[in-house]
Amino acid sequence: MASGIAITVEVDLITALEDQGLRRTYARSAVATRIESVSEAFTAEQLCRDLPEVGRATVYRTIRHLVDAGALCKLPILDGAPMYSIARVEHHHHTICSKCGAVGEFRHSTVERLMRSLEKEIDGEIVGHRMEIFITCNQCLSSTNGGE
Amino acid sequence: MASGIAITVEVDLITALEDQGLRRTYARSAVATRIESVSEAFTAEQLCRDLPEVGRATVYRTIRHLVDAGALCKLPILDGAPMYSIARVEHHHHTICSKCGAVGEFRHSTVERLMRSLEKEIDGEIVGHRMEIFITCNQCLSSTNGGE
DNA sequence: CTCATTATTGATACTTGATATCAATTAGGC
DNA sequence: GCCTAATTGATATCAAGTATCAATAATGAG
Ligand SMILES: [Zn+2]
Ligand SMILES: [Zn+2]
Ligand SMILES: [Zn+2]
Ligand SMILES: [Zn+2]
Repeated sequence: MASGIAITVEVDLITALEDQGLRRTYARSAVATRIESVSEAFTAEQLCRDLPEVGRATVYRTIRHLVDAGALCKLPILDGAPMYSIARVEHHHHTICSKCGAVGEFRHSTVERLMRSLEKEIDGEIVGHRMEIFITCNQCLSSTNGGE
Repeated sequence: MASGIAITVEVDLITALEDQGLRRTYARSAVATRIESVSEAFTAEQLCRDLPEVGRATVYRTIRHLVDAGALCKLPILDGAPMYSIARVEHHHHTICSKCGAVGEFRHSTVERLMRSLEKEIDGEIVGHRMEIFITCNQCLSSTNGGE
């Protein structure tokens, strides 16, 4: 595939579900709409709290469908429930602010090139990778500097 | 710090605990010895099963102490309990075999150099990173080829 | 060695995140 | 509108991990 081109993907979650052959229902629309409106990374439990009119099981199921469809990313969080964020770029990595938890997305061809060059160092065949960069985001930096 | 030098660290877990000001007890020795003898990555529950003579709480507590001491790495596993492996090299990343789960450790200066170069791309201040490479290990490759 | 002090242990209960069950409901095609 | 299959969600259950706290063990002083 092309090396430096970041492919931006549609972010219509309800369509992503329908493309999986799933029916458009009130519950799924509510979940999709909510995720699109928050714009930040979230946990399944947060979503349940935000949508008391939708059952927990359905919230969890819908999230799983969206991850399967590639429309959501699931981020493992040590010491806590995984977080989800909308997948805007085909292949990417995440920045996570250690202070506020804000999740960002980035893609850089150097990372991908590095993977290929690492192939000789590694004992086996590379089938994928994951990378997270922990940051203090600009917001948290400025709120620390500027005082309160 | 030096760029290409991998610092190999002592792997004496009970000493790592004592260095934290913790007492040498039967339970902690049993946990430490067991971890050293398995040599592979493991989950907390596995360790509990392997050591029925040590209470669950103590197994979990001892693992936490070892992680705090930097003697064990905690690897987040999507869809499952975290795995732990002995930290043999100061700063490193992991390879995880998608078939058998075997965990390896590697360090490559290019990865670390890349981090520094990424600093301009990232919105904020980098405070750390994590990276996992998913592989099919040589064992799994050969057992697939050889047929069974 | 003996005792007092303090750390440690582990059975139990609990919390949290997530999945299984299954009767009642809903969506979509005809 | 009617039928069928998909979906929902209350409830039960499971899994990983933590809190409690009385009983026990490790240290250190004397
Ligand atoms: Zn993502
Ligand atoms: Zn990548
Ligand atoms: Zn490690
Ligand atoms: Zn690194």
